[in-house]
Amino acid sequence: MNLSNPPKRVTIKDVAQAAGVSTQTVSRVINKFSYVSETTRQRVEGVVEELGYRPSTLARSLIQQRSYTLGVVTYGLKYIGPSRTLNGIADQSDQLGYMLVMQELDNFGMNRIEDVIDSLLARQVDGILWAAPEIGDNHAWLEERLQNISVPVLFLAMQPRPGISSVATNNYQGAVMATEHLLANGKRRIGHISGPQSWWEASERKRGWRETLQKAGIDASEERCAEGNWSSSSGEQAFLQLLESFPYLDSVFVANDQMALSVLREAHRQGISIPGQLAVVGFDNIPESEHFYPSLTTISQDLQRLGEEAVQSIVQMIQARQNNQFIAAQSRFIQPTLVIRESSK
Amino acid sequence: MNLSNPPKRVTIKDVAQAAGVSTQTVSRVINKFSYVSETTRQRVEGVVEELGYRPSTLARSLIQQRSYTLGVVTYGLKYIGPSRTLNGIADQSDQLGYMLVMQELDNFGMNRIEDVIDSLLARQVDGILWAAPEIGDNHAWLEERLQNISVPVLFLAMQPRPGISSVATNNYQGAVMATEHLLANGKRRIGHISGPQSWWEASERKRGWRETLQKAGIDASEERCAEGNWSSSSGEQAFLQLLESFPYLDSVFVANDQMALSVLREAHRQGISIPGQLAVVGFDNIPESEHFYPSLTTISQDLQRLGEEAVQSIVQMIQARQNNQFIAAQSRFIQPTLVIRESSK
DNA sequence: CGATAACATGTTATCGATAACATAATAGCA
DNA sequence: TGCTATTATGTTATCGATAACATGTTATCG
Repeated sequence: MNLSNPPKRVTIKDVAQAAGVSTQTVSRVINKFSYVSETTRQRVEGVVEELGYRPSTLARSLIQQRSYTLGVVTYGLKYIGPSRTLNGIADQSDQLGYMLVMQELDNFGMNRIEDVIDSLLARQVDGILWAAPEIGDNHAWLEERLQNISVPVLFLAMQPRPGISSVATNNYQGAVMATEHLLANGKRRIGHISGPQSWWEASERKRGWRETLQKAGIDASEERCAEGNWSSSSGEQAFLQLLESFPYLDSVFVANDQMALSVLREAHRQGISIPGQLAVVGFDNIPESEHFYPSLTTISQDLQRLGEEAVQSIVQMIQARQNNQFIAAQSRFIQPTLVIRESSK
Repeated sequence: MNLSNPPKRVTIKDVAQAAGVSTQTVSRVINKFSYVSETTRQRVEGVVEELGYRPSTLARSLIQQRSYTLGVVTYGLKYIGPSRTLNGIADQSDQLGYMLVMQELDNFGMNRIEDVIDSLLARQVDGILWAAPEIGDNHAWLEERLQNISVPVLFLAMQPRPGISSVATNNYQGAVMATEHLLANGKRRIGHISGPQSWWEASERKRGWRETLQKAGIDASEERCAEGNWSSSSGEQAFLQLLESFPYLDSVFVANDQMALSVLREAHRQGISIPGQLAVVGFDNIPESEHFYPSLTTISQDLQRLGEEAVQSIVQMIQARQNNQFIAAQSRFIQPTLVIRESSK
């Protein structure tokens, strides 16, 4: 129970005064350049220690026009995917000496997007990581808005576009791997439970499934596919629907592990043996999928790494701009991997 | 491919000049107090619009000694729990007009903690939310450090301590509910798979199990308990161990859903029927638990709400301090609820 | 030994905004 | 009509730091 008034902030002036030097000299000591005599240095360092002085990042950012802060825009933190990405972002930015200012989108109203960007810019962030998924045309704004944003912006999990920097998992490639794996195991009647097609990632996964089957000369028509909304519940719905429209399927590629979980459960309930009668492959490799019953074959996307690479890229962009260099925008893809478990053996 | 130099920041001076008024008048217009004639207001607003001016939060924070920013310290973002809490924090702070500066801890070295706090304070955050779990004595620092932090600090998921504000789920109560539910279903040989006992939350859950059994005159000795580390894999280990040390168990209370998932799976593999031979109750109510096979009875803790309440509390604390009022520190508990599903029927 | 470079420190301007104070014009009222 | 209150706007100081410039002191070297 502490009734004493809160401690006052110690400023560079306090230190200067206590050490009997100018603020500039204190600044020199804490920034380690330039000439300061050994005795002065020690005296100042002593005072800094004693008073517990920490320079105000705020003031520093203001004069230097540089904040060592990244703005991060996320969406859907309550799901595991975005959080893992954020985790990678947090780790890496910490390592490179940047702090994070976070903004979570709740929906995709256009003015909300303006506000979010403006409030990040008002805080002098050095760069912006846009880690909200591409849904419908919710990235349309960037065409007109992007060029008058004064700091670099990098997009995560966005469809590559010329002139815009992005990092994304190669969803298409992952889906191809999943489908080819089923083909390799002799499956021919391969269904798909997709994510919402308005999501870029979902449509890429579906495209991977469809084109791989077409290339193999196998039917990949719409009856062989059902759409969920990523949630486990929707996965159950979609699976039931798929069983009706395509009763003879021998395997199914499910667009994420949560929905795949429901497929496993529902199959079990209906007495469909897995993988005997039905092979299942998921996507994401959530930690639990290894412990489903049976354990789930899935496509592993390393979202942690996605976040890390995003930070590395944007820091490069920031440094380039600092030095007045020009870096061409680039879109990077991260390759997912296939993790084979019991559900497809 | 945009080679033009990045747009320069528009400042209040630019606006003032373009509108032919002083910066103070511009400030008055954008802050809506005080007297400004209608014509001037419109002219200034026009220029603001035209130049796309946004005031620098940084400069404003500096002069006002107030940033409308909260510092958030998290740990374990790659897990779903912390992310859901963060989600609640983000939502609510957005609603109350605060931004978030995030710091993720990777471990618990003491100097790291100092650094984290200092860097938040250097950014003039108005308050700090400490959302990292209490493990071992990793909160020991707060005794000595807390009183010379110049802003309010609120702890999430920490054991209540006098004089310190916190918000936490009542883990003990949740465990009691879980155990009583099993008792009510006629179970008497009730085992427990706990989380790491160095975690406060884990030890509370275990205590709830133990004391409830003791009150009912039932043995709750150590052989009837095994410890995991929250992960699904560790749950499997712990379950196997428990089956050895306490072969006749008829039910088990598992300290989180991830580990409970492994119990379901392993039981299935061994031909133990659930809930017939073994009733299972988890903790957390992760979204997937409804779709486990069988669906999992569990204790639901609303982490989203936890985050929201934390923000509300700290904002109150901030406002109180602003007005030089004194609010006694308080520890709040959020009650969890029991969700009954197939695994315990 | 004097000129120049290296070292050491201080002074003033600045970042972008608001606070505090000052001033001028108009309005209302006794 | 003159005085005070209200309205409208400008000027200067300030937040906490660094940049840019200035100046004095001590080495170094031909």
